[in-house]
Amino acid sequence: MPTTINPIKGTRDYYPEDMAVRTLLYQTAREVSESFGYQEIDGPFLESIDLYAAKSGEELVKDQSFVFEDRGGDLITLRPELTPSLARMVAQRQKQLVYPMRWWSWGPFWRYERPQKGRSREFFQWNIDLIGVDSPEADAELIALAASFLRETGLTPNQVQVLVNNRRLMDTELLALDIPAEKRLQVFRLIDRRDKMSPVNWDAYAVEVGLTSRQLYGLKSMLVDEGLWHKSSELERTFQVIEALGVGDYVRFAPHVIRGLDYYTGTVFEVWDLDGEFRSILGGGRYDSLVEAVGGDPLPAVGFAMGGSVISLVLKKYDCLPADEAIINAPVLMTVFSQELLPASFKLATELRSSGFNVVCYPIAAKLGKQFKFGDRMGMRVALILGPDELSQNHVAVKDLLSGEQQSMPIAEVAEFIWGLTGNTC
RNA sequence: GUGGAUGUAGCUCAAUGGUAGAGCGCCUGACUGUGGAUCAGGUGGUUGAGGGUUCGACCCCCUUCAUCCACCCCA
Repeated sequence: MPTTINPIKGTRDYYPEDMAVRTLLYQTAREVSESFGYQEIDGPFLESIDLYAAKSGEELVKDQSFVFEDRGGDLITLRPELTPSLARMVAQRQKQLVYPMRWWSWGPFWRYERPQKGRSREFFQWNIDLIGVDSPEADAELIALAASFLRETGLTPNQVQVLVNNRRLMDTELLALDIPAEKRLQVFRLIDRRDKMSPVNWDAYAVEVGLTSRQLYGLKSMLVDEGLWHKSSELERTFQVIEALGVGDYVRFAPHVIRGLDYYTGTVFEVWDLDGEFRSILGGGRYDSLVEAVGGDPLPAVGFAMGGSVISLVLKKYDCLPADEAIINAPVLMTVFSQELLPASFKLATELRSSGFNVVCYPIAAKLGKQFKFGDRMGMRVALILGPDELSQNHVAVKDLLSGEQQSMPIAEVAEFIWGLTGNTC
């Protein structure tokens, strides 16, 4: 094999079967987003590094971005996330946009990290945000969007769940344990790591953070209290609306979900595979200060992001992806009987395309067996044969590649016949 | 950035330091107007790359590259 240039670390090639998955995710995200009236947007893939400076001290920019100098000497980065671009788009037209505003986006992002399961350096992400309204019902809408997406892909409530918590509720509860406000973010971080550490190490970490044994005990009881959300009127309203939106079976309260990012201000949520085999599928929450932080007027917002990698793994695990055989989008194979009859085959293929079929023409007059094998391996549904016998009667032979049954019929009837076959399977 | 594994045929994997193999796939034929099944035959490799030790290296040592996993962080 001649020397090949490997793909850049952390990137991947999308072969047809991979592309089919990516397209499926995009189309599902689109359907779900649009069903709630969200509009599609996008920002540039290249941004100035300054755009991300507003979120000061961000590891995301410092260590995890692809940064390079352009020919004019400016520092350019491949966007590591959408939110700053989105915040800028809002700030630029803040006075003329219509609120509440519902935007969604799907596109590539880049982060310079060590690749591993469910994480690469180039990845696709669904972003969706409801901007300009601060209500528990808005939070519920985003949670319902996430749940609707899961349902749309075929995942069940036994396989995946949206886990919901609220940072203001946690603030109140921490204060009740006499945990001072300045320790809040540290304790949030402690909570975030609950499932990632052994109980012993976690206890040690808690002591390190400065919790007393009484506080630690209180925190532990808090984290297993599934009824804690009744203390939050916000969450009570949110959960009530989630029921009304018909996705209650996909959603539950989870006091240990807190999110790593500091900018969340209220309700937060994540989607998890219930086996815990993968990292989180999706994450989001309310962030009421972010637009202001990038130079706009204060504007409340709630949203989430879902990367394409983990959800693909989850869908594969639960057999929610189309079979390889179903990937070909041309169900009809037009075979070529002989060099002399090739034009007749191509002509019939053209007529069928005009009728709305996707038709593959075999490009040479190979042995019919070889042509059928090709159609079979490509997952095609029917093969058409135009030989001397058929042509003499103005017929065409139609072979069902699944059953193997074949029949000859007038050319004028073939379109309707194929509709009958493919219509049932698509 | 830290730590741990793994690189052998197109794919999944074998092979005490002593002639690199199997299954699947692929090609051809049995089948001159017909795929999947079966059978027969065939194609298959600079053992990731480079160096070292050895009479002899897929195997041991060093370097390097790649991939995977965990940490970190997050989608």
